[in-house]
Amino acid sequence: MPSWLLGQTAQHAGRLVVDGFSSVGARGYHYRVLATLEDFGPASQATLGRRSGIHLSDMVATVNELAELAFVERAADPADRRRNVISLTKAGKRQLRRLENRLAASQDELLAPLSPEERASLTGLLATLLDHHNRRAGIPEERWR
Amino acid sequence: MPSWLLGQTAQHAGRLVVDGFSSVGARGYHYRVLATLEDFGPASQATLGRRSGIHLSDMVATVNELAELAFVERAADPADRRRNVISLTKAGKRQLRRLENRLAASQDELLAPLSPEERASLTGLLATLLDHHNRRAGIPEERWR
DNA sequence: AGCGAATCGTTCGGTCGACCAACGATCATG
DNA sequence: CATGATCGTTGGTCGACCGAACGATTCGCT
Repeated sequence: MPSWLLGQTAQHAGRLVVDGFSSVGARGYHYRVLATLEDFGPASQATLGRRSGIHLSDMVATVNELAELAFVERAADPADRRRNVISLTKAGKRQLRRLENRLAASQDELLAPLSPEERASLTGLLATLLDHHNRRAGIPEERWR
Repeated sequence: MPSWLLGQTAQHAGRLVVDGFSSVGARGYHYRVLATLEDFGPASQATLGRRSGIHLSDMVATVNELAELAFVERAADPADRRRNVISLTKAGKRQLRRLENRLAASQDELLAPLSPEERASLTGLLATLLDHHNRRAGIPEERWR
């Protein structure tokens, strides 16, 4: 029963990752937003949400928290007064490095019992699944703004 | 980044499974308790919790709900008056069958893009991971009661 | 130019899974 | 018998996810 396996494994993985993040005072949404910002550059909150898969309403709180910590900057978009342009600060980049380190550590712990070939195989299979389900869920290849 | 992949894939999987369950008016804990009951037989709530990985306090509500629906029976244990002995009813077994069907359907949808060999490979890798982390998290080996 | 539709940010609320603290009742062991 | 453990229960926290509603703004079409 792969669903059970996937679920249980994901629970372990999630616990590892969450613990790693919380040891730096962050949570999952923080990493996802910071990483998305670095990968795609500054963007509006709605666009950020689409790219990272975070609900618009949750994005508000997340950006509030990150801005409070000065990891992110919220500026009015002169070209569209509905929009806030969110951008990564120096401190935000440093935090992102910290979170990536934690993530790598969690990763090593999670995949400890697997050989390099097995790790590659697992990654490939998961990527196939993810690609398929992202595609059918309509992720529009985001390059907007 | 396997953690990201695992997490995202698990999210898709979780959505599929949860949607499947909720279409029969159930949630994850219901399936886990019913399945554990069938696999191990009647048991106290605490034992059920250990076997299914559900917190004792959450078990209360879950058993309440299942008993309300007559999927499960709560009887006082004559040998230990602290305990409730929970057992599966006929209707509970039928519900379990329904949930298993939904689960199988979710499974098919999840693994659609994978060949049979790939499915086996994925299952094996996940089982390895799960086994390892279960082991290191303390194996109860539950056969009590 | 103007009007209706769509988008953006925001607030509120709700579900679900996981977990913790406390408490009375009961049992087990010294 | 006293002390400590276990069981069921209540009530609360937290994070991730989702939906409804609303004012402000912009877009698209005629």
